[in-house]
Amino acid sequence: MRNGSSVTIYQVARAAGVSPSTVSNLLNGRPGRMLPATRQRVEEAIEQLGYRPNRTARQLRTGRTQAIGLVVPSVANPFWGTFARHLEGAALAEDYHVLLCNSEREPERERRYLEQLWDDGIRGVVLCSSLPSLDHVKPLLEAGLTVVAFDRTAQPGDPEALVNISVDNVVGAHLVTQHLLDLGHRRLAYVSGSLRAVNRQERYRGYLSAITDAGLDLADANAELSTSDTSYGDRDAAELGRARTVELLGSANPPTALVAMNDMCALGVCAGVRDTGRQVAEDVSVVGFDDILLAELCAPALTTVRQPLERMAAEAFQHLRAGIEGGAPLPGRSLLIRPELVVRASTAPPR
Amino acid sequence: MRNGSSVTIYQVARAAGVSPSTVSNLLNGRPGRMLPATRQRVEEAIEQLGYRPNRTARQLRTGRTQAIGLVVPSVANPFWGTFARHLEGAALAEDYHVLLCNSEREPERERRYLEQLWDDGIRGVVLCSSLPSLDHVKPLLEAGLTVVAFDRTAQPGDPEALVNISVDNVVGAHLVTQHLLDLGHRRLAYVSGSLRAVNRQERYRGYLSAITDAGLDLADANAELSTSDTSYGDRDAAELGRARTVELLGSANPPTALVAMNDMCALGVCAGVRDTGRQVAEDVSVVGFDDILLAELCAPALTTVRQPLERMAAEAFQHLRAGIEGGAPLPGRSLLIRPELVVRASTAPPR
DNA sequence: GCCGGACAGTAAATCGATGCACGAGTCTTT
DNA sequence: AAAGACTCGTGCATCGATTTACTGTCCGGC
Repeated sequence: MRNGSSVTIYQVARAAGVSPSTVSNLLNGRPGRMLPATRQRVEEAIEQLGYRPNRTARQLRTGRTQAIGLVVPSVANPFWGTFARHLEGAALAEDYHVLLCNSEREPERERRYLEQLWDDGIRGVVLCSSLPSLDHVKPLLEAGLTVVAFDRTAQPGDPEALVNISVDNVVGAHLVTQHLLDLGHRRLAYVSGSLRAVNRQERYRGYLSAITDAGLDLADANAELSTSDTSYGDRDAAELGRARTVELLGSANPPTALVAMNDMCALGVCAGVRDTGRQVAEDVSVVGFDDILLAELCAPALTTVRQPLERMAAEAFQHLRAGIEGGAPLPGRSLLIRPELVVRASTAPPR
Repeated sequence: MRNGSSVTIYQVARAAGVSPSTVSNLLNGRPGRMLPATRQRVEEAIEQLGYRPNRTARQLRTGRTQAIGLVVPSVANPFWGTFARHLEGAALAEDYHVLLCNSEREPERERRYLEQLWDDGIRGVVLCSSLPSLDHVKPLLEAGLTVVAFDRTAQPGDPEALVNISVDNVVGAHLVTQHLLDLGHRRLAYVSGSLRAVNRQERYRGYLSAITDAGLDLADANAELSTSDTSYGDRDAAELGRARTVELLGSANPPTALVAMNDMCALGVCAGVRDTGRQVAEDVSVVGFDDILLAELCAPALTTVRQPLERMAAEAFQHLRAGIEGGAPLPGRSLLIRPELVVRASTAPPR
């Protein structure tokens, strides 16, 4: 009795006076193969003995698991934490489990995780990878893994079977930059970690396009990019924002508005602004991206771009399920969500 | 070939010219049962074929899984997100997976999760439950589940086999309240959600004891408790703090210092302070608990009590592993970590 | 020369569920 | 009346790994 209670299908069968096959048939949506009376006897036996199927055995036999993998940079980042929560909620509703994997933005770790998940029988994964290339998942995709790439738009050269779900980063960054321009700002800067990540690059593109679309010259607008090439993790996004901001504001002709690659970074930027003795909004406008929970709690509340995480998580899960239960992965497709500008108190007209 | 590559132990055996048993013996740390030459042949075959053990089959046979469960109120809360990340890190180092479960503070959901985990073959769980009673895990404990109750000190009447890991909430709250008293504050208030959760109660006790230990009368110190009995989730902790604070500061003789049950709540309290046109620190001191990442980023940076999450997560995992691999659960025990006061900018002497 | 034991390795049962292939009985059809 | 078709099932191989019980073989000791 290593396994605790462990009522098996055989015991149910004996109790109901049928064969294990019949119990299995009932359990697997083939109740038509028996008389209603038999069916009831089996159901009673199941009830009585408190039978619960052994998922491991089932998985070994069928090759299917009721679990999906979630690979995120780090769930310590509230953005990913919130996403994880929503994904898990969607999964729970269909009796699926979620295996949590923090890649810490290390490619090698990410690869290792995916393989491990595959070995564990997982056939569907939400991959939140910032890597510019997803070639390393190709073998798994070919073997039959369903992968939803989240927060990463489809790239030329991506594996075919990939499903992409992402907010439109270009539009989002455009929106928020436009907002700053509308307020009258002309000297802007963009604060970002390494631009090797696809979504970061898109956001930067949106930022630039808003400036040029407004008929401004990039040089005139004094649009700067303050980045760092070392591979910053999430926990350091804020520190990065803080350090860069102090630098930027110390320069000769400092920007009056700062666009951060995401909210965590923006919080750091705000801290940096204060470090130099200035006030956010009054002296320097700051905007973020994501609309994490804290964006509206910090002082001043952050103007940012909202990602509808719950909807996106539900969508991601449904894709996975379709891929897993359909047996074959879905044909690759791309879902681009239109983000929403959320104006709060961290932006104001320049002095 | 449903299963992709799927090299089995049999194929390895054939390639090496031995029986499957021998391969298994090698794989399970019994290399002494064969000649070094044989051993090498098997190892070469494994290498050559790229064999990787099927964890599902292994689990079915042995009853053991290389996975643990993590039940938290909500990983959207940065505190739990950070804990999850550290736990996952500790697990990864030993090749364990982490199954993520958000209870959303719903007892029924928590119970359902635990059963599901058990059915899935999980034999070790970190349970972050705020429920005053853990009676519902008793059957699982008896069946052989190893449970580490995290952020919850041992309670009289708890199941025997429980391992508790928690920060000393009483001491922590005492420390931070003491700090306020040292600064000269005499009119304090405590802001908390429902006190039914064990740790919240302890923190409140620590708060009260600091006041009486200082030789003050509770009435003199004007120590108030502002709580709400509706079951607030994490995402609302901040809103609760905000709403209560506005109320408290609107009263006749408002407190000069506010102690929040945790950092999320404290962030809300800070927002509430500003809502009433006051300044945090200058007009009203605010303290939190946990020292989440954002505590030092928000403005002003939050004075709080640090929980050494990484160390605690590592400890929790080691207990689970011992419980799982030892076959039998460990005898119940309790680990109480001494927290550390972190003084930042949200506290100052009263006006 | 025979027994006991260490050594090197294997056969086969087992974990629990699944589902194909088959079968016995009953009803239709021509 | 024989052949087909349908109903209500069941037998058994199978998923991949583990592990117990066992078989030869060789060696040393008395």
